[in-house]
Amino acid sequence: MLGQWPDKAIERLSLYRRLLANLAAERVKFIYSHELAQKAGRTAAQVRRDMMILGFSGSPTKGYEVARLIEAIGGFLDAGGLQEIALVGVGNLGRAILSYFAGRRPNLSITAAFDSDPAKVDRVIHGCPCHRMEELASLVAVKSINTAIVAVPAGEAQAVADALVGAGVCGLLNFAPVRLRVPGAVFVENVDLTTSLEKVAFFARRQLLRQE
Amino acid sequence: MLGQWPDKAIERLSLYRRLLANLAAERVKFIYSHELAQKAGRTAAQVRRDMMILGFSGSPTKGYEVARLIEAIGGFLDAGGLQEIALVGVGNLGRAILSYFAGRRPNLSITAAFDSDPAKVDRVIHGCPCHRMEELASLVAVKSINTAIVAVPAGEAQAVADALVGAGVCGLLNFAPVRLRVPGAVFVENVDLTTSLEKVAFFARRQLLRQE
DNA sequence: ATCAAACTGTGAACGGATTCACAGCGTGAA
DNA sequence: TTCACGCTGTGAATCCGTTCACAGTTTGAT
Ligand SMILES: NC(=O)c1ccc[n+]([C@@H]2O[C@H](COP(=O)([O-])OP(=O)(O)OC[C@H]3O[C@@H](n4cnc5c(N)ncnc54)[C@H](O)[C@@H]3O)[C@@H](O)[C@H]2O)c1
Ligand SMILES: NC(=O)c1ccc[n+]([C@@H]2O[C@H](COP(=O)([O-])OP(=O)(O)OC[C@H]3O[C@@H](n4cnc5c(N)ncnc54)[C@H](O)[C@@H]3O)[C@@H](O)[C@H]2O)c1
Repeated sequence: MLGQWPDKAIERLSLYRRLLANLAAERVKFIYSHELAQKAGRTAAQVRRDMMILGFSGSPTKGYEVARLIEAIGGFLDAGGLQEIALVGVGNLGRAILSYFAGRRPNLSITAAFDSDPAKVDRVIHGCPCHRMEELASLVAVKSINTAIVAVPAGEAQAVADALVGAGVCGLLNFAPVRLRVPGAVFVENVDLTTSLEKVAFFARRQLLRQE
Repeated sequence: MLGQWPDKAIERLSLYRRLLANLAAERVKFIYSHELAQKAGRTAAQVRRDMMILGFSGSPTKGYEVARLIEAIGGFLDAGGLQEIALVGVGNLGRAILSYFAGRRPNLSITAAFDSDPAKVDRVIHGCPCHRMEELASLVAVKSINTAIVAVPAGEAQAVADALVGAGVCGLLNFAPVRLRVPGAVFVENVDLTTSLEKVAFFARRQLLRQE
């Protein structure tokens, strides 16, 4: 089930939707695969392949209808209603994330934050209430939360992940520089900024060499 | 030159190094490919392939010598000396990044921040001086900066990228939800948290379905 | 009504990353 | 000294995402 749709394709669909939303705001009604590809930094064939995943059809002469395509991607990516997300660790990064996602997407919303620091709990941060860790299991259950963001220090991440998985969460977005050990039924996406930065630095150096 | 070493391999090497540093702290002297693989969430064969990239050899009976392997990865990934990094956009995310990377890695350091907000410039934030945008070109040149982090609002990102590239930067770590248009000689790594979160939410929902 | 043009939809080809599978090797035991 | 073991190093095979290439389609022009 996990491999049925490659996660790369899911990423592209998410990107397409954002690009299309911009186009819709500019009153663009139709778009060709090569135009969307250009904006997404992909090939036209790739875009058309991705349309196949959606089962979405365009017109050979007009291209894809922007409004309907946005809807089709939403029907594929989004849950039926609101999907609530939990955030654990309201530190520097956690707060940045809260501020960014606050009220941004209608279908995806961080509605519960948790922290072990007594100074941070029982108050609302960027519109999201911050709770004590003791409340995690019950709140996750009550709100049927299946997705959580881990933004605690590396040493705490595994314990937090265990608690989340124990509470029923089966999708984790992990910012801690650790590989979480979780049951196979749990999807983990690691955002590893140290690695990303090292990679950019590495290739930047290589580009310099090439230019010389 | 860019495709010579797949960027996936660079990411893994960066991860290996961090895992190995933890092991070294625990006084572990040698490690087998399957042990490192397990920690990194990869296969043993993959680890051995990556050792080939480094031209690094292990002993059939002891495995790889941790200290020497850390050094070998450093020799491959790191610049000769200190590689300085610039950060543009000292908002919520920019500050989190500054606090995180402050004095963390010896070879990679964010030594110049820039912001267009007069309230933020001409002071030191998390140990990093924040400058006016007007100073960007000259400081990048003086410090020989080739790598930069873009953490400004989406609408500003392209202009900022143009300024950075114009100043000679050829590696960008971009947090803005936009595809930057840059010359082919510039390496761009996009960190797209909206897409990452949508992806996790999508697979978390699928996992639920599978369990039922 | 016919045709030219430019797109879409998709089977097939491709290529690069991953995994397999095993020869070669160093070591410790007998 | 010899042997058995379990690892490394790596050519070959495999897998899977991407791209190619073209038949099919729609529309606007003549
Ligand atoms: N800030 C960044 O830009 C950045 C970059 C890369 C990685 N990271 C990683 O993200 C994580 C968070 O980074 P940060 O800069 O926000 O750190 P931080 O120290 O500012 O925040 C960590 C927060 O987690 C809370 N916490 C600690 N232990 C906890 C526990 N057991 N349960 C619940 N909450 C707990 C703390 O009270 C604090 O509020 C770290 O793992 C860090 O390595 C951050
Ligand atoms: N905060 C997050 O967790 C998060 C998540 C995903 C994406 N992002 C993206 O990262 C970027 C920054 O997010 P943020 O939350 O820090 O936003 P923010 O509004 O808090 O900070 C933006 C900073 O950029 C500065 N700035 C604006 N225009 C500039 C310009 N032309 N030149 C230089 N500086 C300029 C502002 O003064 C401000 O300090 C945005 O593109 C956002 O979409 C942030």
